[in-house]
Amino acid sequence: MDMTSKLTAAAERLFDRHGYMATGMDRLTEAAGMSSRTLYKHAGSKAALMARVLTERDRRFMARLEVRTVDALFAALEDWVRVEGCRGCLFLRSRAETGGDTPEIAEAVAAHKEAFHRRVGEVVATDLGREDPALAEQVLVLFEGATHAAVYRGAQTVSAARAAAAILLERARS
Amino acid sequence: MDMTSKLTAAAERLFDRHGYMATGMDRLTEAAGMSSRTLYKHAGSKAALMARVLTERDRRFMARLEVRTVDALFAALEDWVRVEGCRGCLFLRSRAETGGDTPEIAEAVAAHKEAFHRRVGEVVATDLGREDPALAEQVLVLFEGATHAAVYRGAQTVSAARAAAAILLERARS
DNA sequence: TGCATTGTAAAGCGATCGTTTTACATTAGT
DNA sequence: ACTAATGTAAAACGATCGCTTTACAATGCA
Repeated sequence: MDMTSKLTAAAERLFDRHGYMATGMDRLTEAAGMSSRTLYKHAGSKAALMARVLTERDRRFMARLEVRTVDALFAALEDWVRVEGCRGCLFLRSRAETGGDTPEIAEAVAAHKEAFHRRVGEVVATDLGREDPALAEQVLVLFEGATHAAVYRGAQTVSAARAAAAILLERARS
Repeated sequence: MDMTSKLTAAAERLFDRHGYMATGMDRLTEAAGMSSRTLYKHAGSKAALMARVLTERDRRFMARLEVRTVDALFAALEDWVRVEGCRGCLFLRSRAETGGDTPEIAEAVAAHKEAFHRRVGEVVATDLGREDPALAEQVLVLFEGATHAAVYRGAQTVSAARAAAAILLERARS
């Protein structure tokens, strides 16, 4: 494993578990197992590192959402929270922590959320056989709600969202 | 307006807009219009100040949720985002920023989310005429989802959640 | 053999962090 | 008029922030 990947992985873990602002560069160097000089050669800056973490995470997350049905969308979320835990959406948290004032971070978040919104629309259209933006918005809300409610209610929120989405879809079909 | 209220109001505004960690005590003193000595006399510490902000916000928020129907629940959320804007849930954000490692903050968040969960259950029971924990969980997910999706999709997510909740409730009734 | 390349360890940069202190002004109640 | 309370302005506390620098070791390719 090359140093850049090791650094990105360590950074994602720390930023996700303790927050972006609360994670100092010294803890990053220790966790990544490299000197601060090497770290800055690969990271550029703290904000750039966070942006790379988000871009990487977007790739991993969106890869799991390559599905054809709404039900599979929530099944993918169930897998995700089983693997990654329930700490809410790192993208929204990063932007909130920086107040949207760090361009590299704000752009990575905006790109991810736009891709996510588009993907939900596609899956709904494929599953339903036609476009339905209003239903897609509801599915997106359920997805986001399951993600964030899971922080304090646990993974059961994903099952709840999954069941709710099935009802909404059934109704849209008839 | 006494100094404690002025301080709490200024703190809520800054913490909400720029984040807890990103807001320094100097910006707080400036915004609250008082010396740092007076600030610390009323705040105790930064974490205690955040905890008081959250307790205050819980009071204001929960007061709006004293309703009898699920539809009114989402109407209240519509009012809330119109007044307070769409920056996600300050409670979850505070806990995420501190990694849950600040007891005063973690406790304020847990108390709020427990009260919120209980309230949703009560409203669903009142509206439906019977307890329905599974439906209540779905309504909670829709509420939380509307709150967080609104950050990047705008207030329309609340209307979407409201419509979805109406469908789920109608189905539970028949 | 020689010379980039890539890494480490550690000191140090100026700035800012949350918090406390010192010294002094204003006001209200006995 | 005396006192206690409550405020201000500003300096200073040690710690930590993100980031850079200096000095040096190991490696791989010519």
